[in-house]
Amino acid sequence: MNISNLISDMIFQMLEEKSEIEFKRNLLAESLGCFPSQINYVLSSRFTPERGFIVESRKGNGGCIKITRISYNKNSLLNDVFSAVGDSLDEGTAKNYLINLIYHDIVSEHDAALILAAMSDPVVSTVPREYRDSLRASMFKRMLILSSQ
Amino acid sequence: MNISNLISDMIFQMLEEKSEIEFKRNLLAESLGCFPSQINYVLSSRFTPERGFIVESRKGNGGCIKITRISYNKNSLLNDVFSAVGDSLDEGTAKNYLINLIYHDIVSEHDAALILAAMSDPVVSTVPREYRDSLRASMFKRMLILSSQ
DNA sequence: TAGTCAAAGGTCAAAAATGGTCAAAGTCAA
DNA sequence: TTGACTTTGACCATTTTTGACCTTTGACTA
Repeated sequence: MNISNLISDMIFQMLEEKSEIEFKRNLLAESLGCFPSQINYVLSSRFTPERGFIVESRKGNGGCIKITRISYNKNSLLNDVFSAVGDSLDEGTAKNYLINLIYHDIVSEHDAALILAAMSDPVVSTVPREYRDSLRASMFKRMLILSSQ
Repeated sequence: MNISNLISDMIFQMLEEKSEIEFKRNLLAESLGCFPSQINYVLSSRFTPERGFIVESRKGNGGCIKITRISYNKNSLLNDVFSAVGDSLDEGTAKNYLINLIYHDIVSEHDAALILAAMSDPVVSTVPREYRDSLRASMFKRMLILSSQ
């Protein structure tokens, strides 16, 4: 068993009791005997939006890491969409996903409009072409997970 | 919980009753067991115009600090925010505007969460630094139009 | 009236307390 | 042997806390 699995087990265990936990990165690292940055590795490899987690953090004195587990139980459509999106998404495809999600009552029309606005051309054109589709993908997933609640 | 949050909680509490309060910096600091200058830190980091506060003070004998919560009507606040945002926006400032917009019932908490999600670091980090703030600005304005309807 | 002084509040930079990033090196299974 | 995953560690960014030093104002005194 590698350390990363230990770390993620530890975090999963904390999340069994509450769907939202907060901890100090350095303390957790110390209690598990690993480097602090390994916590980040575990978070980015296992506590992703695709798997139903939101990770937020605050730096500075009083800083901490907060993980929220999303209830992911609507149906498998959301999962399918997440895995289909991957790391790249164009506006047309996003629109199609959203139509489908609205149809299945997983996303409201209002939220879908907001998501589309964020991904719309005038916005995304702010950055050079090569970044646009990956930007859309990460925006889409991050927003979708919130609005599917 | 750090001391700065205690201080701002204390001030918010005072502001619940009246939209304009006055206090002595040194007395407040003493009653909370902090350095007087930490009050200034809290004021400048949390009671900003973006969040809808005006802070004034008088030095010298009989001096004090006065905080006023600005009351806006919907259109003037939206206008102010739009023109203030301009072409560049960082995450902290965006958060401040949203806090004020929520307070004035112009944006729902749900929508604010969506907007913040779209502007959050994991998303915006997809593109190189130099594009991030302009991207945030255009996303913010575009989404705000929709959610303030 | 002018000058002095104590009583406010202000500024700013250094230090402390967090967390983040990224690339090099290591491991391991196919 | 190669490619994916993990571990390390140097260096970075953000937020808060401290504290020395500065400015303003009103009251009192000469």
